[in-house]
Amino acid sequence: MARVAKEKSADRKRPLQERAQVTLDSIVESAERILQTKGYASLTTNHIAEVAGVSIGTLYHYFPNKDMIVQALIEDRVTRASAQLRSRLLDLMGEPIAVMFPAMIRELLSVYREYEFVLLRLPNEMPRLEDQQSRLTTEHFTFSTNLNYLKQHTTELSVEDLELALFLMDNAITSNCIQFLTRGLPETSEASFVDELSGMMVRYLTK
Amino acid sequence: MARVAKEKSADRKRPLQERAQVTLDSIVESAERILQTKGYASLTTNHIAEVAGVSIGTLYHYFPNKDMIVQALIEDRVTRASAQLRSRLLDLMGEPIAVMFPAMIRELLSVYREYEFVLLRLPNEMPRLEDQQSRLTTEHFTFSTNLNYLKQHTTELSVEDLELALFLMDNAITSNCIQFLTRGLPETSEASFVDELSGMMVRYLTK
Amino acid sequence: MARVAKEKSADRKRPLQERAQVTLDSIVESAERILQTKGYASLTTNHIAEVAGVSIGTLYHYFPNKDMIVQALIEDRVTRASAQLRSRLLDLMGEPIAVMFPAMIRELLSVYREYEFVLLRLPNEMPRLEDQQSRLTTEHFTFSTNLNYLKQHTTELSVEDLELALFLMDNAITSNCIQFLTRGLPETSEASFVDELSGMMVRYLTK
Amino acid sequence: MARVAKEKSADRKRPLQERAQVTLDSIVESAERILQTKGYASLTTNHIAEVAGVSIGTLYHYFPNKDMIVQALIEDRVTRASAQLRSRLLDLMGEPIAVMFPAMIRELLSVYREYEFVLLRLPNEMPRLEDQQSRLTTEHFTFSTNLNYLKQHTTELSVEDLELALFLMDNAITSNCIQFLTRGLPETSEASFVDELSGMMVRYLTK
DNA sequence: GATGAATGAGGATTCATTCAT
DNA sequence: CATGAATGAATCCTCATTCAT
Repeated sequence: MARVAKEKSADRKRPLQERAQVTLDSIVESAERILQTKGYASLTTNHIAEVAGVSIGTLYHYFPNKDMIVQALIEDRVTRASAQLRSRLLDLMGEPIAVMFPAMIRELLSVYREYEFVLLRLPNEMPRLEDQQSRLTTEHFTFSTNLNYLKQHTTELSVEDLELALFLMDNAITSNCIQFLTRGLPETSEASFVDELSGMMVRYLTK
Repeated sequence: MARVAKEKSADRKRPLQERAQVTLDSIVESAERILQTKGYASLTTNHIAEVAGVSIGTLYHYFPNKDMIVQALIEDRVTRASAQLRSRLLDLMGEPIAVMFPAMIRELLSVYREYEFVLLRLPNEMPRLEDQQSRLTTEHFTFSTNLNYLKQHTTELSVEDLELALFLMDNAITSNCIQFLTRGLPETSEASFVDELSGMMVRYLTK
Repeated sequence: MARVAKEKSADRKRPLQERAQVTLDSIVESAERILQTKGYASLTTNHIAEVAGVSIGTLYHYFPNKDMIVQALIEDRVTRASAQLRSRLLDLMGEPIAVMFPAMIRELLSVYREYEFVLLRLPNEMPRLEDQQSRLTTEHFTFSTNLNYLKQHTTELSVEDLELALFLMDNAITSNCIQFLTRGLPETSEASFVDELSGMMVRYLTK
Repeated sequence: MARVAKEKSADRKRPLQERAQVTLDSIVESAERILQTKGYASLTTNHIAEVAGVSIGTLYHYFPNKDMIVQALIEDRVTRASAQLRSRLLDLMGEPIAVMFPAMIRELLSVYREYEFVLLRLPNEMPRLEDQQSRLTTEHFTFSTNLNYLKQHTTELSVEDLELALFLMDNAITSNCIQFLTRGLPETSEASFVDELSGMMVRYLTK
């Protein structure tokens, strides 16, 4: 798990003892476990501490308050998910548009599935901390990557405002993937879904 | 305010006297006012009762618990919004696709704006009660209407699975409208947004 | 059901309409039904009124408060039980002691069984109203009856203080019957129980 | 005060620090004091906390809910009473039946008097929590002790089923003692009461 | 570094009872 | 006689956070 609670640890002795990192991780993981099994309403600091096997006092040594624990959880998972997705997308940068889009959607579905809880379920059962950490972040992970990609294919494109196009596609793709995974489409296979959605994007984008 | 909390109020009394309906409405409206000004976290039953000018006992005479008040609010507004949108769409049923889609998106933006708080802001600051009342319901209000519309234009269409196509378009349109209204697109006018989004849909849909 | 809520009805028109008596009974019976099925904690005036099919307003026409409803229930059942028991005991007044006691215990068990709920269960789950209406009353129903009976058999008796003897026997008999019915004695038949208990009494009483 | 709420407190913390035990005791004692002076109906958690000189939060640190406080009180007192009685009875094990019974009844009266409130008054003014802690437990404390005692005197006894005999005597003795202390017998001294009640038992038991 | 006892403001909910219609 | 809307004091309980040890 990535380093969290930075402000606190920054001004403390550099080598965050391994023990400390272990404690820190176990707190965040306990929070995740409780969130998954009992829901946000049951997430209390005392409960987290108990599951993590530390005292509340200790918990408050590592985190200034409850929200920061959840934020640490989300940040960590979103960071991982983004990194994973970005690295996979890089492998596709050389592919033509008609190959890139279906592949990208497949990867997105795959990442959403892997981090389903934090990315898809959690946002639904908790009041937003600030502005949609998870969705926002994961939503636009593709943006910068794709902007570069599209710029390389300018000649093939029929759209003029690339930024607007990316905005529209980002929203269309992510919301459809989320809905597909969350509500499902009884009669439709994943293959059909990917084909049709990427078809929509490619037709929109190309001449 | 329209009659609300009817089926649900099996546990609580249904308004039999005129006085009752007035009280009931004022409770729901107070909840909405508090939600708008102070946010979900400040929505307490005592506060609602106070603003509504009734006793806390009266509040519980009409609603079994706090959640049901919010649910009544959402249901009422979503019902109104849907009805409004549906009636406007009916006027467009005779139009060709290239006219229908931009018009529809404009209407959707307009309805979202009118019911902005309950439809767009509220879902972001409260934990979901059961299934996403607002989004889900507003998301698919267009579905049945549009399915009929599209069936009349089958010959012009390039898509085969109409249900899948509607699923994709519903998500693409609603999520883009919501994001457009919520986050905005600094450089883009509403007209451009509507053009581009409807362009995406029409290109996808037609031969 | 016997007339209850006397104070109220005394100064009202004499002929308590049948309708009124029906309403009154249905209130008391509703209370009993709720008590049996949901327990004392669930006995609310609104609930009673609802089950009885009358408004709370009406309920408060017949009873000054909730306790009086329960009291009416208990009084009615205890009155019936006592009357029933007394009439059965009268038939035994001519019998010798060795016949009287077993017979009396059998009758007591039978009456307790018939009015089990109000006489045995109810006292256990509700705070006492005044001093143990039910137990007290049923406990001493035998007293006066038996005092007369014993006086007729003075010559056979070995006890001197008849009142004390009756006190001891009353308690011994009623508590044993209640415990026998309530907790049971796995290995013991009712016949053995009656034999042994009356044996204890008879031996104590006679020379 | 003896350690209480130990097994039960799985949900709540067990006192690890000395401070904790003191707090715990003061909560239970406050509950007892309120119960004695104001009655069960006035026993509120806030009141208990106030009298105990702790915050309401602390109270809930030690007990999961109000009932458990009362249960802890009852359990503690019943445990003490039983232990006390048992130890006194052991001193009588060598005595003949005609000495044992009056002595035992005297001891029982004495213990009942010492713990009068929890053992005699409290059960009458509160709804039962689960199964009658107090009565049941105190009722049968004598059972095992006495069974052994009687087995040593088999040759003197006229009864065959010892278990049944003990059941009958337990109920007869405890109910009479409770009634004697609770309702009283105006004309009768304790000595006469004890004599007569033990007389009943001895006559029943011996040849 | 760690502990866990203590805090207490605050919130949801209940229910006997009244009274205007 | 009947209705049922309205009352509101009162109660139980939660939980993030602090701080003395």
